[in-house]
Amino acid sequence: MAKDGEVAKPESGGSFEARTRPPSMADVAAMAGVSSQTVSRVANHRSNVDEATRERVLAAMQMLGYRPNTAARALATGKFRMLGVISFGLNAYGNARTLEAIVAAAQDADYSVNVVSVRAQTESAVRDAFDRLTVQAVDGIILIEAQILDTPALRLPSGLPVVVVDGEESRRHPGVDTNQAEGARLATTHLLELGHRTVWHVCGPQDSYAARRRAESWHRTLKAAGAPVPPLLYGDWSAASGYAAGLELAANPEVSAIFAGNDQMALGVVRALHEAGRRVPDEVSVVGFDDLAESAWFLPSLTTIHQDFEEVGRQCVALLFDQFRTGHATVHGATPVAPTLIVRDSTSAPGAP
Amino acid sequence: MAKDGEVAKPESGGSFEARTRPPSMADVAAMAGVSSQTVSRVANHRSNVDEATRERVLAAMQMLGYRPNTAARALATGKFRMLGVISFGLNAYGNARTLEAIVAAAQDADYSVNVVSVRAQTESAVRDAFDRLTVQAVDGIILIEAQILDTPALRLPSGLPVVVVDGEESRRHPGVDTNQAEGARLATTHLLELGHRTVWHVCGPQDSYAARRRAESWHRTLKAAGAPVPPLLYGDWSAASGYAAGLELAANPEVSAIFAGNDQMALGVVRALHEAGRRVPDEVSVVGFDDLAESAWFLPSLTTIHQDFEEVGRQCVALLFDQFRTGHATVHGATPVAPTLIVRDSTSAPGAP
DNA sequence: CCGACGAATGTTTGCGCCAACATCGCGGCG
DNA sequence: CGCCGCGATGTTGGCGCAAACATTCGTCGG
Repeated sequence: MAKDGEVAKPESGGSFEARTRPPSMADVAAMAGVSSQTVSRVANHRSNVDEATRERVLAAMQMLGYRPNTAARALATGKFRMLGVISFGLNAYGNARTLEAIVAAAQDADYSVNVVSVRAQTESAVRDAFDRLTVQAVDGIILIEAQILDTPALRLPSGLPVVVVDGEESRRHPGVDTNQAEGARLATTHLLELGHRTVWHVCGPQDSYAARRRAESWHRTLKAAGAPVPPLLYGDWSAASGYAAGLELAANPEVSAIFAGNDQMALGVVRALHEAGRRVPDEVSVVGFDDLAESAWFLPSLTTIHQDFEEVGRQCVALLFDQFRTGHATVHGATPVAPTLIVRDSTSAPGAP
Repeated sequence: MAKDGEVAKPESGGSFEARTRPPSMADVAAMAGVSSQTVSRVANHRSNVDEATRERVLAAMQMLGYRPNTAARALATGKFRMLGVISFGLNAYGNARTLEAIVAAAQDADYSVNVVSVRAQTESAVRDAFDRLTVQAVDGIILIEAQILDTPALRLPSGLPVVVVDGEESRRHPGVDTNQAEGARLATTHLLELGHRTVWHVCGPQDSYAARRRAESWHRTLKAAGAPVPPLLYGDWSAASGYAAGLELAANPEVSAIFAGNDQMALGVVRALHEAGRRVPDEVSVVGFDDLAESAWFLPSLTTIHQDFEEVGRQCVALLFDQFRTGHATVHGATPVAPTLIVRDSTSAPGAP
């Protein structure tokens, strides 16, 4: 009983079958009365199509709601119009900002962005990420904050164009990065010029390229100014680690100026100083790095080094496109992006009121 | 001169030609001495392949460095193993966290994530974003923080599965969201229970679904407790707008407890109170919403509502996968994710020391 | 007035993969 | 003892598109 009647719908069911599959070029071609190749030409904005024909095809596309099939196009051309981004934690403020800029720049050029996030900065994790972006699914790869590339052995699969942000300025790949040295110099000089005898530094994690660069430049700047170089303190970028370092520094009456490796650590430092009863900036001045959106509203508002993440993202994409065009890396080493000093309320001359 | 000698390499040059194109299934098949279909079965982890054969094929893959071509696979199957995420600003803390969780969950299921960022929350911008994710390039779409979906007219192209985060709990699409009402209730109740006569609210932008929900719940909670309902103040999520609202509130001596729509605005409020000489929490208590990584280190550390963005991201992906499996949306309305109250130093009983 | 040229358009082919079906060989069961 | 069924493997075809080549037709110069 249950099986009689209209059990099986006729599979050549006529007008309904179009619903199943999205329209293809062939459908558009049929409706416009042209060959599918002409549809292809219209879809790709080729010039050699008669204006009248083009409009007919466009009308047909519109009517059918035609969208080109990316996979088929990629298969035929070997290009994907897709960028891969490998990032170590999207939460980190700078990474998120950079990613957003990359996405924006890619979109402007009609590229999509495939994001892969890597938890551990081990070589195998990075290699996995590359595998994920399966050699053939993206046209190029941007690596954000990849300290691990230092390891001599990381052999990146195949000849895919790669750009490295905020990583070791590898001899192997073009890179883009905020000019860390310049930022650290600006911060240190600012404090020295206010009249502080020297500047203490709370550095980021030891395996961080950016942290190393900042610390080196801080060191050089002090030397150049003839200021004593106090011992380095290490944090891990977190406010908690800044707080820990801050407690140490607060206990030392000689400390009057601190350059923290980033704004979060600066926040922790300020808090520790506050709890120890040392007023900022009257007794101790603090400078951060990054210029978080919130830093202007901290108590006191934070003097810091502003990074232009938008520019970094744009440069990344531009560098990648260069490689697409020329077929190889034309630039090696890092393209620097200039940071700027933002003076707010957390710094002042020593011994102020 | 320059052109003689080995000008043209023999195009049937034997062992070198493999360099040109990445190896395909056919190459692997030839090396392993099987048909390409068997290679396909191995690549897709089918069970019906003899163990010895499988190993031979795997060895050949390894040797040739074979990687399946995503585009070809997608073309043949109609599936892309790719999720599209449309986000309105990746910088917003919650969005970045949610995105990261989505990426992680997708990766665990061997899906990639294609991110599109939308600047303006206009209907056409959203439609553009959908177009970008070209109906056929992703298997499903996650929309983060999409207030604009309220507009009755937004017709999303085609039958792609969609999940909405932090948007109007549309009747059209499944959604996931922090339980905003519960969060606001927790915040408001916390302040009332400390003994405050009532609670003032600095609300997010009017077109924000989350802001509305929080404000409604704050209102209900006050009513239910028999507390007077003071006028609402509006901000735009930024610390600057919180500061502006804070200046107003600071001028009103009746204000003793403030619930800010997010942590950034809370930061601005605290700053304004500080500048006006009203101490937090002694004279005025402040609660935020979000629990930024930094909030624990503000001065004073901020009492706030913690959101579980990881869970939101996971749920999104799960809901999307459900739709893949069943072929249609099984759940409608928003799946709520529970927030929690984090009590820190910015709140206390009124009239404390 | 004719042939060459070039713009517009059509036809063929294959990108790499997988679904569907075809084939083969082997063991179990009536 | 013969047939069936099933697991392992091979063969065919086509997904939707664009590159390369083929065709048509109008135009221009000698």
